[in-house]
Amino acid sequence: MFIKLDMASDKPIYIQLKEQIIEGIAREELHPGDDLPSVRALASDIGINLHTVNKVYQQLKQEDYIQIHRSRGVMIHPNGFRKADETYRTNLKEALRPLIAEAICHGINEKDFSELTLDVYQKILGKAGETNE
Amino acid sequence: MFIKLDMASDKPIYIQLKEQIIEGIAREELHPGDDLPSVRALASDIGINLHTVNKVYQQLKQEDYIQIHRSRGVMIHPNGFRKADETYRTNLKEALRPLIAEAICHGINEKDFSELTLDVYQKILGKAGETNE
Amino acid sequence: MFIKLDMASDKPIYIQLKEQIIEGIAREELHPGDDLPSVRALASDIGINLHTVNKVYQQLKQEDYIQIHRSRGVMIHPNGFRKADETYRTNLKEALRPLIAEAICHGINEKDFSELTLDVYQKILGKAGETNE
Amino acid sequence: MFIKLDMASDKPIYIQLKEQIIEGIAREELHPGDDLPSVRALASDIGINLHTVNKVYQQLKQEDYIQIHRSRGVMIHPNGFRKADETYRTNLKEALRPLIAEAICHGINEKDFSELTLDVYQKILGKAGETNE
DNA sequence: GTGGTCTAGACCACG
DNA sequence: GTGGTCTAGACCACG
Repeated sequence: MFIKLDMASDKPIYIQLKEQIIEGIAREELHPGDDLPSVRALASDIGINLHTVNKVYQQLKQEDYIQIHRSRGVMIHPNGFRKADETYRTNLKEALRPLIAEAICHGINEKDFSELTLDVYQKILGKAGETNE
Repeated sequence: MFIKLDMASDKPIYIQLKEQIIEGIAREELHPGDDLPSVRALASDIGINLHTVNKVYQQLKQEDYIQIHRSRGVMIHPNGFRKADETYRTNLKEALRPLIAEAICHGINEKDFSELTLDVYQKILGKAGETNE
Repeated sequence: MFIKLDMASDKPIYIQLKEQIIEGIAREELHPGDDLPSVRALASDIGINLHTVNKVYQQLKQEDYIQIHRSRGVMIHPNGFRKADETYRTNLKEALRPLIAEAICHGINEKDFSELTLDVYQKILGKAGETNE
Repeated sequence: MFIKLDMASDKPIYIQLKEQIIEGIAREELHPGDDLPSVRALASDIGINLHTVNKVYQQLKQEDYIQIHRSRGVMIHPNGFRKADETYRTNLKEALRPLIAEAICHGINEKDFSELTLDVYQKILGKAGETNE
């Protein structure tokens, strides 16, 4: 799994890192039970500060993506992930809302939008390393 | 059209305001050619800083949602809006990507996701003021 | 409201600070809607690092004790606090469990223990500044 | 008596182990004079580090829960346990204080709290192995 | 002025 | 060796 950070992006580094780990899980490059590098190792690997990595790990732990074991390091949560509940769906819809409002203004209807989301599903789930831009 | 800002949100106020104006356009409460309140009037109306409103208007102008005339004030762009081009679609897909990766981890497949987006389309386009929570 | 930290304690500073703010709320020295000092002001006041205060504020925000307003600072959550639900009670019981097991070994029965908790309720809720050790 | 450790918990393993032994004594699964496994045997049994078990035993000895004989091994202190003195009660109240402050904020009054503690007493003292989840 | 992000470096508890 | 805590200091976005 390769982490690519854009240091010039408006998007904070820790958000980029967090998103890439979650996408790594989604595309099944990271499996439940897999070890993740230690805070220090990952920080040194990708050339950022250990506290930035730690922040990401803390948030991923909070959201049940990973477990942090005292002195044994970090692993992808072995039990898989919480299935989406109604709260999750509501939050997701709120996150989609501004994207969809904007899309409507630019002439993208439901069908167009669904096709776009299909493209993204393909890109994420397609055979890793090929569709992986 | 009512602006509701959550001052305690992590989302910056100027983003909230911008999104609500764009949603107002999407749901056709604001039509091409309609006047918008002046920077001062809107800032005073909703009790926020002049600079915040100004920032929003400048960005909306930049993205061709509105026109700003020195003396005649602000109006929704009379010619309608730029249709989505390939760049637009690519950016939208990049914005959807982390949402979809997360959704996949929570067991939401393409079909589920499309249904969620349909819900949002309904909520935005449905009879305004009624389905509008 | 006075913050007293024991720098020599095993208990981390941020935990001590967090507990004292929560106790300040419990004893109604801090009311819903009250302003709290800014991260920097409080840090400087009590002579600790701003990041330590920030960590406390982030956790208190997470647990709905406070709201953090961008550039307007921090306030006690204006809507009061989440009532205890079943999850809360279960967690509280798990926290009490080792204390009670130990108490049993030292000959403290249910009645004794209830009296102890009453004392603590008194100490916290009693007229502030008097029972306030 | 079964030891269940949660390696992913924030609570250090040695604390978990210590608490469970004390609870074992409280629920009278372990009686004064009973043998405990050797450091090596217990560590190997539950798959943790020797030093961790050793640390627990040293602390339990310090607090008069157990006796450690060089050759005859480890046993629950044959004379029963120190009755709670005033110092003990004061420490216990200090430990309860943050739990109670938090409970107050969540609308749990003295009576509610006492009921919760009764539940915990029941769970610990109730017929062992049955109410023991 | 305020919180948010990021870095650098240190010491400690845990195992 | 690992994460947890704490400090010091910097720059930036927001309003």
